[in-house]
Amino acid sequence: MTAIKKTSVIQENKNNAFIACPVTFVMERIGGYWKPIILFNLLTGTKRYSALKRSIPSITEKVLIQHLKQLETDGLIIRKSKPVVPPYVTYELSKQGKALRPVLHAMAAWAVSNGGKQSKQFQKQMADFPTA
Amino acid sequence: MTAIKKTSVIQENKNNAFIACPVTFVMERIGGYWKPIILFNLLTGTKRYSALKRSIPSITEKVLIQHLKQLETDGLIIRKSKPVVPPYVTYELSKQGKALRPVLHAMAAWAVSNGGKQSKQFQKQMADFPTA
DNA sequence: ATGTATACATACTATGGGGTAAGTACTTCC
DNA sequence: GGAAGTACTTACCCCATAGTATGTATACAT
Repeated sequence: MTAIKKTSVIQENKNNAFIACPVTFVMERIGGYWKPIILFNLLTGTKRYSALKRSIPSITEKVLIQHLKQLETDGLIIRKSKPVVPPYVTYELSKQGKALRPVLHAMAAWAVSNGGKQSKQFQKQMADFPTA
Repeated sequence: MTAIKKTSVIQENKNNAFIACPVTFVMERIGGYWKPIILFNLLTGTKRYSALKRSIPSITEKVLIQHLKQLETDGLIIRKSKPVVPPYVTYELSKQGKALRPVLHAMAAWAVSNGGKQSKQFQKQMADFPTA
């Protein structure tokens, strides 16, 4: 019987921080490079899987699905599928997901003010920030 | 004459837009498991290196230093050292770092509302959230 | 002389997030 | 009848981040 590693210090630390720190709690849910981008795209409303994929060309399908599943199990988005022949699946923000808007907005605002050379670029993006 | 644009400029621009995503920009700076915690600890004011270490017992020195350096080069914190014999080094938030307060606060607020079982715990933490 | 405190540095290892590539099932379009 | 679209799945690999362990310089206290 080979001993299986049950304790990973990384996981332990994650857990501790996660329990104690609300910011870490949020990071766990929206952290990584893709999740904020996905959420950002869903702020504008319900979208089909294929539409999301087209909106974010450089993400791979595997990673997109992966994050969508994660976001779904975290209760941030809602998946709806119609049992039709060319599959028809849509994703939309849940109530909790929608509640992230001010968080994302605060981050974007900070980027505009503190983005250095990129500030102007960010400002343009902000113009498209869905406010409702 | 070389062919100039075969690919849709719109798509290209979209792509660039995502590369230049303001939220991603912020994530780059405050992402990871430790950075938000470090920043959180510095929100209460200037601290010595050793004080930080004691505040975050489970972080290793290597990782703490690593992030402090990164935060410093990103202009979020300021390092000050006195050339005395037992070294005396303090870290404090820069102006940009302080500007992160609303971001961290928005995240914490979301955690309180959407933390499920942990909401109460987070609420306690929020009581300690430095508001000034 | 030995230990302690401070603020790091460095070499090595391991975990996991994300990327690459290819496959699947089903149907409509040309 | 072969290509194309749709929403995935699966197997494999890479590398950045984080953890372990140990070393360094200095001065004071015991």
